[in-house]
Amino acid sequence: MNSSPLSGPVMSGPSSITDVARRAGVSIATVSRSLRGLPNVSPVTRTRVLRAAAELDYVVSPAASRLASRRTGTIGVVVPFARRWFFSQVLGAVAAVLREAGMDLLLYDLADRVGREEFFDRLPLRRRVDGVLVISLGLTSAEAKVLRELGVPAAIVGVRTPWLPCVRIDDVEGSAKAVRHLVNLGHQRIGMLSSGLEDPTRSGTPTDRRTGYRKALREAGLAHDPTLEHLGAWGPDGGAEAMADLLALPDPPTAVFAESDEMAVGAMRTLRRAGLRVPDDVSVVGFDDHEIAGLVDLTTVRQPVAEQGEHAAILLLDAVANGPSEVPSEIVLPTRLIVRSSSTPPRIRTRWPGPAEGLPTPRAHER
Amino acid sequence: MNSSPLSGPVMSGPSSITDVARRAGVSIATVSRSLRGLPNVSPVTRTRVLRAAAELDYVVSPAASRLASRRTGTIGVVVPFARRWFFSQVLGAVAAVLREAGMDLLLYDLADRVGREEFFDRLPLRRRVDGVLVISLGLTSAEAKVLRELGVPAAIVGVRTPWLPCVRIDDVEGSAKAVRHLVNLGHQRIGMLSSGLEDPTRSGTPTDRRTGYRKALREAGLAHDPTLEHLGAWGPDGGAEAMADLLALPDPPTAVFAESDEMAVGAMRTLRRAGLRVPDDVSVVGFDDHEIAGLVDLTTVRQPVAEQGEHAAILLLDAVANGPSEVPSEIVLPTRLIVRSSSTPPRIRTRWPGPAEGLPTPRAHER
DNA sequence: TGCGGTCATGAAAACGCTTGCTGCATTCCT
DNA sequence: AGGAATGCAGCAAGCGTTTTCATGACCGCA
Repeated sequence: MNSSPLSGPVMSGPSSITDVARRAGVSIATVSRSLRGLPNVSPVTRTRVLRAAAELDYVVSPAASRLASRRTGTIGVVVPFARRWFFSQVLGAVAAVLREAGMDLLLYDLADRVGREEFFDRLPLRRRVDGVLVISLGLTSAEAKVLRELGVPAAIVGVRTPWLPCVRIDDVEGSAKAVRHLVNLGHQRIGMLSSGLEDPTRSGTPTDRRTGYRKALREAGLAHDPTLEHLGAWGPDGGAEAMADLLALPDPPTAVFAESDEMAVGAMRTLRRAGLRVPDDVSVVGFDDHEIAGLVDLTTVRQPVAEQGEHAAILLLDAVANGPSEVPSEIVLPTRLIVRSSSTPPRIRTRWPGPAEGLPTPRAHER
Repeated sequence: MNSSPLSGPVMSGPSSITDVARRAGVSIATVSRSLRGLPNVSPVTRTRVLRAAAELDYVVSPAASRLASRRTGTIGVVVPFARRWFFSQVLGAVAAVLREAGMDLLLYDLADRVGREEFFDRLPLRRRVDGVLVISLGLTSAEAKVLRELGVPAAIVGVRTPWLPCVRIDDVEGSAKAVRHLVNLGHQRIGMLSSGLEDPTRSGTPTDRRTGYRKALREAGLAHDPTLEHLGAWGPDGGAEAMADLLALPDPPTAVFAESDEMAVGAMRTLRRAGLRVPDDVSVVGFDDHEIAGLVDLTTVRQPVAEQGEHAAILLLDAVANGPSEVPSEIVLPTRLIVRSSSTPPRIRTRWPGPAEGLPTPRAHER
């Protein structure tokens, strides 16, 4: 139906502001003002316009509107890896705030090194957003500079960055909380599973969390034994490997603090496969309160994830609306220790069980 | 610097196509054609234009381009809940394909009932996308109709929907695989943890997976005992509750199949707290191969998650480029049983351990 | 040499809004 | 009552592209 151009002017695509103007008997300028709630329109005119628009099922053309107004009504959200738990949580929260504000959300998932390079190289955001929200991406200063040159307000979640308003947590203090908890339980040998700098997407965080670990040990008057600090790749597998390393020590720790819940869970798997029990043989504490933590009863440090996204989005929207504030704001949200059943006082150890079958060969041996 | 309007015409905002045209000594029409790789431009002219554009650091104005071309270069992606694992995985995959294709990704996270209603009510996608990708959203026919009226191609991941090209898995067959696995291990009493229809975002799936469960039982010549089929809310807590119900039966199952890994993990928690061991006392099999499955050594049915997103995106891009195909395509991707250590042959049961402390009160008692 | 054809280019008309400016009526003061 | 505000609308100039159509230049061929 209506496939022939001969069928007349009936189906002529979506109606434009001109149609509304004609129908309401006013100029298009007045329609524009009415629709956007600007002043200087009499109530009666406005209602007439609104009705006409509704009757025609009119929707403004974003393209035309943007071209004319030089505003995009869009926020670019840059995530290092949309598939990971943390980022998807933040993204969800950001999406909610932006929707509320009537802003479009243009998503950029860097995902891999090439994506990242291409992003900062070509700056695909240019001319298409009013603001940029960066989620937990450790930016090199060059990258930060490029971002600034975009010429629109920006904000960042999770990592302190020069020039950028930032919403984050205190990783040092959070880690210290976790370690203090273990100390208070009576542990003396506390290991740490940490993810070096291998993950460029969280830079800063690993270091901070390690710092918190050392700080808490120091405060407790415990010696910092470097052999108890083990690096692994990011994620469960890294945690599993690092844990295996620790187990291979002559005098393994009675408790470990993992940089992230993911690593903690990996560590728990190693322990399980080694025939060791959590927390009876080894206490484990994680960080983040990833959804998985509750499922495996992991003691952890909760950080407000969605809230960070919300705050950042609000911050950014404000900057977009009112211009960036002179001094970039910084919001630090609180963390909280969540005690579950993966941590308990150390057992008086009578005999350390020998390596059980299934225990991964410690990497140390491979070198 | 350059803050005064008196400082001359130097910093005059981003350069426009006119600037490029002037610099290259051609008309803007030629610039447009050159930049977009259209034919009918001599190689020498094209390079000249390209160089001028590069020198001026020129980027086309999407707004102007869209207005003139009546194309948006944008795909709207609708997810019911960006924060959940499955959706974030698909989203990541879709993002990658769209980026590759140079399409913008406009994200709509429905997240809650109000978001959903508002979405289908106001259709915020109107006039701003060239295509819509719906991720695992069970659409009412009214909603599907609304979508069609958007007038742009659409595709959907995960749930068969009239009129929409669809990429999905065979849930019935997948579930049957899981149950057959348990049957082959020798289990006779196999429970199922299922999430009724409480989650409007996955409609279809729960039913299909239950169907597969029954089908496999029937094929194996096992009686279908309705008391072994228990409903719970979506997610780990639902699984935990449903599992508690099953444990309260006079003759509990020796194995359970959970509709999703999330429910399976919840069930495992219930078992653990009840002092029962997986798989020694009860075998558990999940569905999805959620990242958590590997971490808790859960046997499950893997579905290709990212691949579904990729295929759907490609499908959609094709429809956008070449017009929708007459008969909406349907791609069904294969599932695969992943055997881990949560399933094992049933033990010759000498004595069923009584309810241990920590076992949640079965809901049946509460009613 | 002349003629239909192909090719590269330019002129100009959209595309559908926003917004500064202008022009009237009204209303408000003194 | 006269002039100054004030409120409401319309005019028209953009906003920066894409795309149709027209115009020559050039080519091969008879």
